[in-house]
Amino acid sequence: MEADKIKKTVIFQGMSESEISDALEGLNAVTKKYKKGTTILHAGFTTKCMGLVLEGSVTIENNDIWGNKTILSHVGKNQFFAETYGLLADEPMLVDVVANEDCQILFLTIGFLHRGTRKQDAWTVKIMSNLLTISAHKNLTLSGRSFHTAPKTIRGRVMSYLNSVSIQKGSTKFDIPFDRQQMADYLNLERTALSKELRKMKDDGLIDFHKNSFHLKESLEL
Amino acid sequence: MEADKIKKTVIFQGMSESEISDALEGLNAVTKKYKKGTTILHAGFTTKCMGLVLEGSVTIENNDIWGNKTILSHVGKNQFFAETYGLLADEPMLVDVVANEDCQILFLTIGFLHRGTRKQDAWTVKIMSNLLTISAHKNLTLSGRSFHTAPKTIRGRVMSYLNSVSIQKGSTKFDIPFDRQQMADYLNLERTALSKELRKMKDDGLIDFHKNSFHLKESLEL
DNA sequence: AGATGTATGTTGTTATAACCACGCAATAGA
DNA sequence: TCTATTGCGTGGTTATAACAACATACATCT
Repeated sequence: MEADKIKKTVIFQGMSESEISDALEGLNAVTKKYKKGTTILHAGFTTKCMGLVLEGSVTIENNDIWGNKTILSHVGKNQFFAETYGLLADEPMLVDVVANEDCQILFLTIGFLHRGTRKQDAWTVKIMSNLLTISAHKNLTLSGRSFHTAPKTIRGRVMSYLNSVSIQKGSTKFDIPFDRQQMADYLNLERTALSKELRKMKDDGLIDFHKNSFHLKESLEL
Repeated sequence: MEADKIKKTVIFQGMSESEISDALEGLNAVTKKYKKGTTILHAGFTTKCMGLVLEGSVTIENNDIWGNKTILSHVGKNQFFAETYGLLADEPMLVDVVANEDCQILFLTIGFLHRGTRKQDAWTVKIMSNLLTISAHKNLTLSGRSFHTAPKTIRGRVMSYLNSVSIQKGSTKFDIPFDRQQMADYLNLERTALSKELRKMKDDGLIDFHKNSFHLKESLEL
C-alpha cells in the first residue's frame, strides 16, 4: 500500500501505519482511474464514498438544465471531495465531479460511519474524529462566507467581513490574506466597485487601509 | 435527570437512557440560568461547550465595531447552538449568543471529542456519529445557500436554486417549500423584484409556475 | 354578500453596482 | 535604464435591483 502518501492527509491524521491499513480495508478502499473529461460522480445520484485524489485533479461543477456550467472548485492531488455526500448517503449530489486530467482516485466508503452499525475499532473512532474536524471547519468557512455576502450593499459586505477578521485577530489593526481581486471575489463583488467603496469608507472615517493592511476606526461604541 | 426531554434531541438520537446519562456525565453537563438580555457566549472568545436550550430561547447575533446589530438566528426550546465552536475549541466565536428571554441552558463540553484523548465508550461513538450527521447536514444547507446567492443577477440566483430543487426531487416539476417572500429572503432578493424576474423567465419560456409549483422547461440540452 | 386579510403581481422611479476604458505606481526582467 | 507586467484606483456610462405605491386574486369570517 501507499500509506506513506496518504498518511499526511487530514483524514488519516494521528493514525499509525497499521491503523491506516485497517482503516483502508474497513472502508473498502478502492482505487480507480479516469480519463480526462470523464464524469466521476453524477449530480442527482447518491454516493456512499468520498474520494481522495491520488494522481491528477478533478473539478466540482454545476451543470444546470439550461446548459450553464459553473466551476465550483478544483481539487488537486492529496485533496479530497464528496465527504459530505459520502456521509449523508441519502442526499442526492447537486454537483458533478469531473476528471480535469487523467487521474487516479481512492474511494473510501464512509456512508455507514455515522450509523454506529460498525463495531468500534480504534481506527473507526479516529477517522470519525478527523471527519468531524474537517466538517466543522468547513462549516465555519461556509457560514462566514454566507454571512459576509448576505448584505445587499458593498459597504455592508465589507463591514461584515472586516469586522470578522478583526475579531479573529483580536485587534482593529490587521492584514487580510487577499489582494483586491480576491477580496472582491470572496465578497461576490466587482473589483473596481470595491475599490471605490473602500475609498468612500476611508473618507467617511470608518476605516483606514493601505494595500491589504486595514485599521478599523470610529470605535466610539460604548 | 430529565433525560426524557433530551432524548428526542438529535444529539442523543439512538441512545439508551443509560447511555444518555453516561454521556451527560462524561460531557460535564451543566445547567445554567440566564436573565433576558444576558450575553451567554461572547464573540471573540472560545468555548469548549455547545448549548442546548432547555427553557426559553436565545438569539445568535452579530454586533460589529460600528454599532450595527444583526440577528442571525433564533434558537428555541430543545434546539442547540455553538456546536461548531464547541468542537473547534480554538476558534474565536464571531457571534454573540444572547438570552432572548429568561432561559435555562444545558452546556455539553464537546471540545475534546475530536481529539481522541477519551477512551471509547459506547456513548462517545454515538455522540460523535450524531454530531457528524448534524455537521454534515448543516454543511449541505450552507453550501447550497452560498451557491444560490453567488450569482449577481436575480435570474442567475433563481436558476441556480430551481435547478438544485429539481435535482433533489428528481423531476422538472416540483413544489418549493417557500412562499415568495421566503424565497426572496433565501436568495437575498427583494420580493417584487423576484416576481418581476419570474414573470420574465416565464415569458422567455424557461420556466412555468403557479404559486409555489414550478416546472422547468427548455430542456433542449443534449 | 360584504368586509378583512394575506399573498402575489405590476408599474414607475431611484439608488447602486457592474462594466469599460484608462491612468498610475510598484515590481521584475532584460 | 527601459520595458513589460501586475495590482490598484478613478471617472463616466449603463444595466439592474431596490424601493414605493398600488392593483389583483383568493381565502376567511361574520
